[in-house]
Amino acid sequence: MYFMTERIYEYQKNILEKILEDKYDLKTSLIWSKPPSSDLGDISFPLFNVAKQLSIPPSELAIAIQESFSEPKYINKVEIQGGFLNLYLNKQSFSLDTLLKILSDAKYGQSTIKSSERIIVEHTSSNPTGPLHIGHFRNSILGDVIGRLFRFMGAAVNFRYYVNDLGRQIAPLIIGYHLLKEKGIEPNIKVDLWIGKIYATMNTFLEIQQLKEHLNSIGIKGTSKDNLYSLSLEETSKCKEVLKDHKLRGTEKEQIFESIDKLFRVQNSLEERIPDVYLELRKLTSKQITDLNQLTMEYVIEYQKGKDKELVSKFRKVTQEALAGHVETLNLFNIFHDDFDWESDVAWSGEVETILVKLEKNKFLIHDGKARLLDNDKIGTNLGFKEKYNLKYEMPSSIIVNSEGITLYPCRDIAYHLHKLEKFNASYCYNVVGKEQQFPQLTVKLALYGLGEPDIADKIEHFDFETVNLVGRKMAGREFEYVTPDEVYDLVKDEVNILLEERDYSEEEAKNISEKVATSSIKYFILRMDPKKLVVFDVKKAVNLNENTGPFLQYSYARALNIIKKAKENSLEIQEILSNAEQMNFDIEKEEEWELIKMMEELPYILVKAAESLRPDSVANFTYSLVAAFHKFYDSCPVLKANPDTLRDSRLLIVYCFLKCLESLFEVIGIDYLEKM
RNA sequence: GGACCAGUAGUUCAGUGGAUAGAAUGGCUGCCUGCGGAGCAGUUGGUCGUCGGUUCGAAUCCGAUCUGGUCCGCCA
Repeated sequence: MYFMTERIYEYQKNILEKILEDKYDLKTSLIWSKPPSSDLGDISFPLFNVAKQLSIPPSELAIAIQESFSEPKYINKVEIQGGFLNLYLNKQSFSLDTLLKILSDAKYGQSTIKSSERIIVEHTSSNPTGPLHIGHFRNSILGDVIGRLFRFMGAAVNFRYYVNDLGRQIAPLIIGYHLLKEKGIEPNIKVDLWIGKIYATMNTFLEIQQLKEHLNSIGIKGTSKDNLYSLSLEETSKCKEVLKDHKLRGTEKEQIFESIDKLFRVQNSLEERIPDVYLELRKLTSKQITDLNQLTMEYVIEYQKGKDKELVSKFRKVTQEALAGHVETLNLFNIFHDDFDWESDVAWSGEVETILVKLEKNKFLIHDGKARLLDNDKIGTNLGFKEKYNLKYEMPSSIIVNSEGITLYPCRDIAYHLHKLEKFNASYCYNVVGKEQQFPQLTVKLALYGLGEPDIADKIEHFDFETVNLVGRKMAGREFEYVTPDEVYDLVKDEVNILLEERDYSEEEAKNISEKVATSSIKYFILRMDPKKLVVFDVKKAVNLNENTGPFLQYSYARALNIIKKAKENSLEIQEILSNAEQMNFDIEKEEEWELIKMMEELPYILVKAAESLRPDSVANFTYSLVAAFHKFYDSCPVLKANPDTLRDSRLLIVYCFLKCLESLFEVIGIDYLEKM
């Protein structure tokens, strides 16, 4: 069999190259392509380039090659069209070999090309300040499928989640959470959603306080102290009135106007949408917390030190709960992490201080008062980083310690990455993180260079992707404004259940179907888009079950499987038919049949290409094309009613192989197959 | 001001140097409920943001430009 070792396309290419060498003494590398339609053959070689090298007209060269070409087993016909040499495959042997290969593989398309690699995929790593929303979820899906893809290529894959429990944004949440807890108010919804409400509320209080203090500091005293955490209408209009005549610079003044309006709007919106949490917390906070801003700072600093046991357990409890909510959502969608790394653990390890000392010693820190900046351009230029990564511009430096001497999150990130690969003895590490973090991600690598660890840095890659917006608006955790996978899941499930009512399924079956359809629907909707393109999430479209959707793929599987089932009901011995495969005749006449087989042959190479180019979406799109080819086959090539029996058997084999293809693809894109729908 | 990304049928998206740029959906026209459904066939629709360049050949590579998004010293 030719492609036990190499693909027929490559094989033919080598033959042609040999001819060129023998005949013209020319060593060259040809490229092959697929002709636009089957009428023009199955493999095509443009000869323009070679013709030019030899100074022979392309058509003349094609004729010369055609004369020397003989390959009766796999090629039926060789034709010349302009400067193209077109080969027509022998359908009989190509089909048979392809199908036998699919049959004999445990998992068709599985490979060992990455079997020497140990790969970390860090993904999701969402702030524990609320539930996962569809935007985070794009991250989860992409990370998960990249990992699955590498695993299918033979790599050992380790999925990690970095828990960002140290940010300043956490503190107000902790404060609010415990205010409610002391009052005996417990979550009445999924806990991460509950946390999301508290976070949005407390953060708004904090921002209002900061705004008021800022206004005070520039001499605008139109705000009252007794309602430090809320804005009244009179208050805002009075402030804006005074501000108009204030001698601030235009842009600064505009910014203040904007933030007054925004906070006023957010406050009212929260009050209206989540009155339970919002009103209760406003009461509690204004009564018990005299200075939220101050308390937030104290909490952050203390937690970073990690010495105050009581405070540590307060922080850990809340973040743990939020994280549990994330994990619950992820697991619902069949996404699992192997390890969780806590940012606070990194901070407490003392590694950050060591790193700062070392960077200082290596003279890569810029001083600005107490603040420290990483001299990215100096590192990039002096240590060959810019050259290696082909960066030609001057790189701005990045702040890693603020003017109060407090280390910022990039410090922890650098420390984390210094030892991250060791945790799994990894040969490579993908960080699946939104594209807005390109610069910080670059900073980490530069810092590792600056620390004399370029080998580690070179093994880290930022897999970035675009954001997900909602129709007409962005998602905003701080405003409790988002769509969660959980709620879309419920919507799709309801939709499916309505459809299933008309059918005769047991409760258990119906549950299984609606759950698997719901997850595939959402996952596929996001996965199939190019990661670099902005997704506008439209719930109505994600709920759609036809067209290019996850459920449509599942439906195709069930449809194909049904043929096999029916065959068994007609007392056909499938195993026996399959074991006779080698004797089968594939004198294919139907175009639809041929296209399907050719596409199945392509599957392993699609996967390799997807892994190499880091395009998980291409696997999804290929799956859809394959399924579309199957439906065309289904419509034009009767299987069970095919006559004679030998034709029926060969088509049964095709259907069986198609199922195996889908099983492999589903494993990679992480959707479940269903036996019936 | 600098950097990165995107711009393709009315719409949602494929297509990372090859032939007449594909699919789905929408619109229009037929057929039909025949292994499993609102299915099938046909038809309509694009100066691939714009302008240059490289090439036998460009949606694809290079340069400029427009539009949108994101980032660029104290959030993560």
